Amino acid sequence: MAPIETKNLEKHWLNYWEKEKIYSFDRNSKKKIFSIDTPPPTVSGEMHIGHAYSYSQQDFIARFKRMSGFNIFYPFGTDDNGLPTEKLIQKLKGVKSKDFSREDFISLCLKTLKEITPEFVQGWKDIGISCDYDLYYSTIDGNSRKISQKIFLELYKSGLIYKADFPTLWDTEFQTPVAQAELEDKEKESLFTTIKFQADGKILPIATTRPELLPACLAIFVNPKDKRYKQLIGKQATVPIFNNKVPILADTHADMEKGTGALMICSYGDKNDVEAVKKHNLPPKIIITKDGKINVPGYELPIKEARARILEDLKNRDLIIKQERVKHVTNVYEKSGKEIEFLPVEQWFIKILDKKKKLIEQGKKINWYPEHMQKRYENWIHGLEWDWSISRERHFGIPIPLWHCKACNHVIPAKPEELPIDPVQKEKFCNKCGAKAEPETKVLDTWATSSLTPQIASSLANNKIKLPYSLRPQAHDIIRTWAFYTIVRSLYHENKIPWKDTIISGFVTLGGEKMSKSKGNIIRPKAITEESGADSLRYAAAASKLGEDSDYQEKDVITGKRFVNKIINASNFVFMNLKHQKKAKLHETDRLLLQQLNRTIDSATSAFEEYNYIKAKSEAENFFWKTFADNYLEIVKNRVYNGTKKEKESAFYTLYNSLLAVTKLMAPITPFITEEIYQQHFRKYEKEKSIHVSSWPKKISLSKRKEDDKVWNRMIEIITAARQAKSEAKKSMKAPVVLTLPKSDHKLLAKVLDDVKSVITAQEIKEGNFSIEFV
RNA sequence: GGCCCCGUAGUCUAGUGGCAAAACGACUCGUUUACACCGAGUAGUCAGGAGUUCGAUUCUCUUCGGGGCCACCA
Repeated sequence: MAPIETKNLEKHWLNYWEKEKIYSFDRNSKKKIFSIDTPPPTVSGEMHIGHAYSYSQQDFIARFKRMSGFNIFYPFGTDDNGLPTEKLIQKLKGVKSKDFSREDFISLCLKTLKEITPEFVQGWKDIGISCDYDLYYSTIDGNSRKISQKIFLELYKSGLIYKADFPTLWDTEFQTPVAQAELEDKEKESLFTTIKFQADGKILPIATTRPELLPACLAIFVNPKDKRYKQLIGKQATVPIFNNKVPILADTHADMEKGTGALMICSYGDKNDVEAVKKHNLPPKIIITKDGKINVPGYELPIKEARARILEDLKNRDLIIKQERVKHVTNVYEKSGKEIEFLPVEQWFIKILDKKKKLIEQGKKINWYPEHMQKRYENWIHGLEWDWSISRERHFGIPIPLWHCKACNHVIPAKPEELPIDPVQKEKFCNKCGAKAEPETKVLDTWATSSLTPQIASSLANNKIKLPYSLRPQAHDIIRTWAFYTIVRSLYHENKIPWKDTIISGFVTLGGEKMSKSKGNIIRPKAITEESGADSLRYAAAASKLGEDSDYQEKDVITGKRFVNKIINASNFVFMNLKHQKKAKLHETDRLLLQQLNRTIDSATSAFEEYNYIKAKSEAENFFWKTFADNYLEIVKNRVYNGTKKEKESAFYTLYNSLLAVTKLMAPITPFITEEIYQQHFRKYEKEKSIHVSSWPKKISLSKRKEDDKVWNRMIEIITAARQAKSEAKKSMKAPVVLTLPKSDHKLLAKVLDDVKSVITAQEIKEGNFSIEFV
């Protein structure tokens, strides 16, 4: 038969599933619930191959659990709240958010999202992700806003959220505070300049990569053990150009090996400066503006230009001792790529630093797949140095729902019934002093909402889904954000872990490299599905391991395509001759085949239970391809064509049940072709309207004998030997032979010898030393 | 600097304290009553060293190589 056309077939079943609501969560069912905290992808133009793989992988599990009798709660959300969306809209519409009022920009965002989201989500449907798309949320929709604000207020009341005004991680491009989790390392080349300070009438050399911060210099640190500078401790140094005096302090933080051993403290060059200022109680001088400029007279320029000018001035005044190019690593904001600054701004935090131990304990209660991902979670917590910054100075996001009374310094939270609310849109008066209150203008960071996906999703089903969810699937790069934050919120709000299990997926790379638009090495899932079908794509995804980045292998897709073709052909053969048999007295070979099937069902099932879809797939496929197609079908052909009524009945029964089982075992991986086969051939005998809501295969009850495996294996061994002999003799597989078997084999194989004889086209089977001779 | 993962055929991956496996590729054949998007067969592999063990690809240590997370980053 010609290769099958997957495109229309897949489209057909997609429509059928949607129309018949095959994947609907049943609110009234008494079945056990398996709940999945689906990752909401960030809305962008098109689904990425990494998405295609990781969502396929979680879908294998969802489908397996559905067939295993669970009521699947598998919602679908999109994350379209916050900076990434703001950036996307700016790009799509060619506008700048800061040119809009908050209200206007939000409505532009919402309008644009409405246009682009359906097509974006279609990508998930097209590869057969079996979410209940009626359980849909967006992290910016009214319901999400309400929940996010409500929980914010609850936390605020319980004292776990606080507002503080201190130096924080600041991105000058987006002009907003950012969280520790949003930082990335970037190696860059800088000029490392040694500058002449004056102290005690002598030159005090100080090396820096940030000379533009000279006007913000507050102190000089030297190591108390450093003999070079010991006598300077307690004295003052003069800052070049600006000629102000700053104290020289002893601090072990000054590393004698680095630079000149003397270190200037400025407000603020990096995190150490922040700590130093706090520790020594130095009065900060803030010279960096929110948009990344220096505000010192004569140097009112963007940071880099100010640096150049100050270096020029230093050079002109002969204040530079030496300059060298150095490579060093700096923190940049992951979304802008710009270096992070530290600016004192008012912002909101969720307390986490004092809960590290508890958070680690929570992590231990969750089953991580693979296990070692838990270490990454712990590692992150160990390294935390800041509370979780949740406020952003942006337009598009969920507003922080409160007002400040400047007159009496009182905070007025929104009332629960007012939510969701934008405080900017509503006038409030202080309930203490009666003065007009100022609305809080900051918005919540997107993670502050997406960390509530369990609560948001549950609200779509009348809050029927309780923590912990059964499963959280996600990628490893967001352990420190999404996983971590969700665990934080679940602990604070419900004193629970958010999920029992979490499966962590890896990335898909190409030639060992991360795919990116800038490199132009993107593989589009759509291109694969159009060429080879969604089943093939999913099949390839089933070959890549949890937790590990794996290279995109076209051969896996091709193998998937081959499988699809093979199973449809095998089904065609089986049903070409088959008369349905409810029961049959089993021929010995058939009984043995079904034993092998039972074993496969066992191992595939337990592999799926452990989220090992790779093994489940290969067990099912091995049985199908090797045992069933290559051997059993060949063995049984003779009986199907020429057998007695009883022999045929046994064969039909076995063919039907083993093919049905294999089709079901593969249904989670390749849902389209298995549905096609089910509907085309099995549906008239089976009651369920889709294979995907049919029951997971159970072992067929059979009589067992001790020697079963031995008989089956010996049988295959003989068949293989015969094939080998024919191949080596360059003869046709149908070449007649005479088989000679020792007496022990005659005894062992007595009941299956007729099948052996026909499959190897033996004219007769003699007794004696093992041999295969050509006639 | 701390922690973690990985190293198996030409390629990409399974796997186990006791015969090293599949797929793709290569090579040699075959085939028309499921399938040339096919079938059969052949060749080819545990990074190096040490230890534990009757026995190590598997466990331990170590070297080398690849990757990741975190910290540092004057």
